[in-house]
Amino acid sequence: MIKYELIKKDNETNARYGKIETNYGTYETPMFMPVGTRATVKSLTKEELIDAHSGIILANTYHLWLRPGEDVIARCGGLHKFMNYDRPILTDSGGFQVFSLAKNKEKDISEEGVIFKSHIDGKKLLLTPEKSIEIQNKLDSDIAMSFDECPPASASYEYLKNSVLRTLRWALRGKKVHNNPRQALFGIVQGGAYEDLRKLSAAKTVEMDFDGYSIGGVANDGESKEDMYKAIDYSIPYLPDDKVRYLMGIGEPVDIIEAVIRGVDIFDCVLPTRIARHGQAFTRYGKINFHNAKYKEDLSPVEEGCDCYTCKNYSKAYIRHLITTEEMLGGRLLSIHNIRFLTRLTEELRDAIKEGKVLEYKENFLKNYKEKNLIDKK
RNA sequence: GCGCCGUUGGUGAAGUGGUUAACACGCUGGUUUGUGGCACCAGUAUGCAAGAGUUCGAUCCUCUUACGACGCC
Repeated sequence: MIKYELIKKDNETNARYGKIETNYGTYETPMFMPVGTRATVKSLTKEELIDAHSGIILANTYHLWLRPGEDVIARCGGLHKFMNYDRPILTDSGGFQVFSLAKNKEKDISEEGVIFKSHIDGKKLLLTPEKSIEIQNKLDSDIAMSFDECPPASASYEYLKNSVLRTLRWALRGKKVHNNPRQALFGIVQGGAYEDLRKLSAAKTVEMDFDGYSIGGVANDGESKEDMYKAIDYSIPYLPDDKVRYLMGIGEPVDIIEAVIRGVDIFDCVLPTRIARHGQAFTRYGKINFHNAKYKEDLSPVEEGCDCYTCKNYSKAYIRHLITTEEMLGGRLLSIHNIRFLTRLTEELRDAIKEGKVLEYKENFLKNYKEKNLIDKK
């Protein structure tokens, strides 16, 4: 069960402040959702997640289907009980994995579904829209995602059009077999950076009446920021005000701000945890890299003024030591900080919307935040 | 003391009488957007123990010295 309530819409932009009621409490939006692919936000405990202000987290149908299997999780009492997380969980459908895992592998997309090889044992597997929903029903997540096709950014207009139509047919098939009354089901808008395809995809998906809507296909290989913003702008006008809007796979602080301004409510992204494991941290002055020699004896926290566990207890010098020696604690501490950074960003955005100062917030943020490739990527 | 072998970057090392001295690690930067769990990309010895010689040309050949390993008395 998911119920979205729009509380305040910004006057100057499409930004909105709202609340979503779930099986595990009510949460404010905009919100960032950490990714926990294999029923774990890599290296973090439940207490650490909650301490970093995480609400909904993600888990992945594809990975949990292969290991330990949805039946195992069902017999262990469902995903929440299994992983001891008593807050909402959203499961991704596996659609993205077909795109991302099969990049260099055999895959066979047909109307029925997708045949591809398991990354664990090479076994040929068939994932269909029905199968994906069936697995998600058993996992007992709070939000299930429709099984969509997620084509690469380089795909042609013709391909994208056919892909949008197929994703619509798949969404309907998934909706028909969905039978977990506690679980919400979201539809996904595709269509690349084409206005007519996004419109078609969004309007037809909304006709099917899902519990929420997401914008997909924006975190693909080679996707430019310009195209990402276009994809959002072309989709949002067709989404209803009374349903939550989820931008899949985004991520970078600036993109979250831009997307909130365009009317998006919730986000997920692997970035905070992945870059943490690779030694990098978000700060309000931009990303910093703990491999850099200049932090060798820097006793200041990762980010001055941050209220996270890492910043309250450890110095840059110590974390750099952990990162360069590949000690596990380094990635853990930076994951905590990076998740808190993004949850704090969305908290500040909520306040800005409530005060009618979103554009002012963005301007101030950009003044401080130096993203080296911001210009290149545009 | 004699004999024999060796001395290449921060480290382990490959290598050749002739344009940019392989590779790995380390180091220094960078990348990462619905996570195939610790990945990827780039840079990093104007120099091959020191000196002298042979040669059009030497890290590679010769000699001397220094240092080190091994063997023998």
